[in-house]
Amino acid sequence: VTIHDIARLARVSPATVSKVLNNREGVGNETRARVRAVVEELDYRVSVVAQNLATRRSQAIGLVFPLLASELVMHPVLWQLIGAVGDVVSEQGYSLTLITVPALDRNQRVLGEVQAGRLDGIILPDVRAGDDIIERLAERDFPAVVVGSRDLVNGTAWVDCDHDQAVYELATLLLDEGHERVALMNGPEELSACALRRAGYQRALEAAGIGVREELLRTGPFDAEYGRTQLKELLDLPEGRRPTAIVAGSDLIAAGCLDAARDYGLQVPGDLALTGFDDQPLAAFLHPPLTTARMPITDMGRAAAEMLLRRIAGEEVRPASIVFPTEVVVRASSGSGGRWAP
Amino acid sequence: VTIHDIARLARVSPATVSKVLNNREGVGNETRARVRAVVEELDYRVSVVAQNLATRRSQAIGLVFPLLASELVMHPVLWQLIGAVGDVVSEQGYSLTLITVPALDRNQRVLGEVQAGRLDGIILPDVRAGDDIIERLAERDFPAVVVGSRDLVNGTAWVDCDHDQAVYELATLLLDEGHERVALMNGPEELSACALRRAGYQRALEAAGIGVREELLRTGPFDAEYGRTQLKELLDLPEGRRPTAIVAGSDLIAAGCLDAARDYGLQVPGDLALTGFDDQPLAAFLHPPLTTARMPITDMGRAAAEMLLRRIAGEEVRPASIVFPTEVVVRASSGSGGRWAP
DNA sequence: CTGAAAGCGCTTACAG
DNA sequence: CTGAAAGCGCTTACAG
Repeated sequence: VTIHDIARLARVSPATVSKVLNNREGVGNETRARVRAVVEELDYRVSVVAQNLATRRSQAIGLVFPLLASELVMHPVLWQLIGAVGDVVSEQGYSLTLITVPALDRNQRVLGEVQAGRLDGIILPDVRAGDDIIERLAERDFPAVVVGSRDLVNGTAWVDCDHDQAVYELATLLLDEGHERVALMNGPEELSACALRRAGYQRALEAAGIGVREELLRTGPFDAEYGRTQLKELLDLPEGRRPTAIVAGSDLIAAGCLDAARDYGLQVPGDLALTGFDDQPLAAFLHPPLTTARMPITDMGRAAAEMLLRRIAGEEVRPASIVFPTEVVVRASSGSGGRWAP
Repeated sequence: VTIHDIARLARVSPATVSKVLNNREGVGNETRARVRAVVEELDYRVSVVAQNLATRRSQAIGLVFPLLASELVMHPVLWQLIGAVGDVVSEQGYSLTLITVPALDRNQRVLGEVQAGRLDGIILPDVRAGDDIIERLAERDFPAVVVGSRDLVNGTAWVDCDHDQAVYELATLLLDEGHERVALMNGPEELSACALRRAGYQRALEAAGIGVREELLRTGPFDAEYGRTQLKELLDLPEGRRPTAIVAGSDLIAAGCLDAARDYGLQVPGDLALTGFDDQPLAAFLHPPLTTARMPITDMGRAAAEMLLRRIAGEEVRPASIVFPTEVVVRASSGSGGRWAP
């Protein structure tokens, strides 16, 4: 059942049916009602595919995910992003196309989908420093919004959360407990999130009048094994240089530290204080419960989607970037609050 | 740049270009090479949108997610499913459309997308007993594959994992340790997964010659709070009826139990043995590390996608259902293995 | 082996 | 206010 069937039954032209379906001006009330009735009766639905060809739109927005396991671990909250973006997008009649692709093939794949006309816009999480996908899309004037990265060369819109401030607060929590040797087990620093976290760490130390010591600054993947091995290395430092507190870049890294600390017979937070990042569902149930930071992924996803849709509609996107606050959740592992008996 | 531009530059007709692009027979080698060269030179990409209209396909398959938080919790491994499905689907040139929608609006939304011609097939996780979406799609002869549910009325294909056997093994682990009062804190039993788990539990008790006691059979949401409150109720039972071991329906439920057990001053696994389900990333780092079951989500997702694509291609799908094994991961919380000192 | 023509189901100036 | 016509960029019998 096509628009022609509706037209015939309602005794109007297809053009008129089209106007009614798209709520355009210039159709008599009586005609409009007649068309509506027929549409209703036949349970007619416009063919999005045909509509897309005629309007040169795809009514789809893309969300790109890296498929490398190591990168996925950094997104324990991925479904929240999907949910938030999907919500906004579907309210506006767009569909959400998920592009899951190994990091190395990503750019080629994305550009292919764009050229094939399959997408009207794209949301890109996990863009790393030196990645040229943003430029490539900008050349084509293709609407894009980046999530979780900033400082991109040109005017591409982005949303992020306040990694810098979150780590500043986490580190300060530890410093306020009297720790003087606080280590940072950062994630990969080519992620802008991790560069920001490092800056927050440095700012906290400076505010406390403590110099940054390179040997306490580690960087690596977001997994538990990294936490375990790095903590062992740190604990093997001579007495006066050994850290008494750790700011970990993820809850998984923190879990690895917790594990290694137990092997060394250290009490957390008594002998070693610790914070994580992400607030995974089980973080509150670690032993001790983990002080960590929670990113406002839902807000970020909604904002990104809204900015993108506005850009697609040809509106100017102001502001072109948003930084959301990140919430620090204080539990027992930092020794800075929360009653807890082992 | 369209197929007409290519045709003009290669001095052939658009029909011939189309044949070359689609690797069809009946084009001379020299002509084929000439067309290919022009395509290459202009970096031409076929418009999927136009192609879709002409072929009456959308080249997209849908994956539906419930958005209710309570249902999402049951999918700590959702991104794995996305990844697996996305992989298979994109290898075949399909795109993956994600439909995120509150459970109550799901069926209407799905049928709308189908009628709009936006999808060639659909993968449905989380179909509950009494849900009529399967019938509605079958009426339209629309390709669909269900993930994680079975016993559906008609011949719709499905993939699932062996919930029954997994819980049988978990319960047996506890029974073999000498526990006689083993409780099941099951998830919502309108999920076929949970009905199966209950069956596995009963089978284990029967094999051990122990009768099922209703008061030790609990059902509720997959969250920690449920685990906490249910464990308290169970521990308040009179001495001789109180369980000494718990099979929990998720790692989160188990985490809640762990928490409540601590409040009661009980040692796990000494005073109370415990198992979870899902093997969330942090499950190995709970205190004690959690014995749990790991679903082969990647295998399930790949299989579902492959079955769906075969069905779309008009092939018969044999077998029409697959049950994958579920792996039990033995750690300290069940008291049945793994060295661990608190 | 090659191409002209019709068609997929819409939308959009444009004329009346 | 309404409709005829052209067009979106492909594919597919069909004729030569």
